[in-house]
Amino acid sequence: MKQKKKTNPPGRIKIMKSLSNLMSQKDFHSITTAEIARNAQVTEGLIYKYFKDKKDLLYQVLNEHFYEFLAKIENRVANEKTCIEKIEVVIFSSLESYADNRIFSRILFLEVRNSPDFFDSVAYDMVRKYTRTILEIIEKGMEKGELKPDIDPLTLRKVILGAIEHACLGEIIFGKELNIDEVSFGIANIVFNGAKA
Amino acid sequence: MKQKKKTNPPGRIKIMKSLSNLMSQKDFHSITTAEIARNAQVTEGLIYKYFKDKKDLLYQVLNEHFYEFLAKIENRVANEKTCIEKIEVVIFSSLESYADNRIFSRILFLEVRNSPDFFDSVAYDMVRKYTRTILEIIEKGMEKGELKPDIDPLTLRKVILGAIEHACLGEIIFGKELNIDEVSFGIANIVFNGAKA
DNA sequence: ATTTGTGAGTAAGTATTACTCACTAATTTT
DNA sequence: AAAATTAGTGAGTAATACTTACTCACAAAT
Repeated sequence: MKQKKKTNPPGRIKIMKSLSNLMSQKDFHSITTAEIARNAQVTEGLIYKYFKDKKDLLYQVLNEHFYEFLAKIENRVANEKTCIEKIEVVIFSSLESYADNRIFSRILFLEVRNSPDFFDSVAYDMVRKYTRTILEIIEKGMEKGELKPDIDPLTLRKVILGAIEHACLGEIIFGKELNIDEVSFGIANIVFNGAKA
Repeated sequence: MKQKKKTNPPGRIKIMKSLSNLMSQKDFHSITTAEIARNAQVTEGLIYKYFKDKKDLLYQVLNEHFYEFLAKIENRVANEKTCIEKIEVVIFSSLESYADNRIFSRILFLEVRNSPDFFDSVAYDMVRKYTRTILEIIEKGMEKGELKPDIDPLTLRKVILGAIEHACLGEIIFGKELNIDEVSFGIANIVFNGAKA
């Protein structure tokens, strides 16, 4: 086996930093490769030495962001005991993280999903890890009898993830203020106790 | 007031039909204006006589699709009496309509949302009508005491819409088969009765 | 001491794309 | 029939993602 390539040349780092900066100002689609290069003080061609294409660059930048996102949530979840508490923490932490990092959420929810190659990227591996964690919490909760036995774990996850996402979307798209405590409590209340009188 | 412009020249119609056709084969972003024109047997320039830009054309095509989508749902909802039944119908019909019309859903969920101007379009007026209908059902359900008084209607709507959307996304992105009966029942069950044992 | 090889970076392209504009042809109004 | 409006054309243009042929520094290998 060949020696592991671990060189990370300055140009490469500058390019990633450059995109990361630009993303806080405008959406990915309207950032041009020329702009990325100029901002990084590098020529355009160099981008294509280190990255397959513009999207590949994006995915690698996203991956870093998502890594921190996940670490925070998993830490907090580990501190909780019951399934219900864990899920409450997932809902709250997700909303909080997305709100703290709007640009990142924007891109995740609105920009990368329509590129099939995103789902082959390292960044999506992170997403998968996140959703699998949630599924495991649910399954364990059912085993322990904390959740009703007749519900489908996958459907429950759909409801939870969907609610989180939808709550974020309003904020991302319209810039509406989101009361995280209130909304996360509200979601958890509906999901666990139901809305029927 | 000026006379209402109601002329709908053949070229204009052909262009919209052309895009509509192409959309069933590939995603909007990878459809070129040249392709639209060729397919409509019209020159490229004509597109810009009738439509502000490529997106404007898309929104007008989407609008037509959404109109039918909404009409179906509203009809069915009108046949139900209780709030809970109405919402069940909304969930089921939405899933069904999205599944019947994948391309349309794809575009709605994945392609147009990252363009701010979508939210000023006629197509988005339709979306607004759809979500307002749901909110009204919820509010009426609370008045009648069918739903718990302590839940926030907006949050409940978030959970419902989020769940619907998330359920569709798997289908749209990964082409997973969606058992509409099962999933819509599952969602309604969680939302109304809660998941807690 | 010379050759060979390589990783970092550049400069000047190219092809594709959405969009424009000056024009003509057809149709409607006066 | 003349004028005016509407329908449609076709040849551009600017911008942009990506490519390709190249240079330079420098490290081993011969």
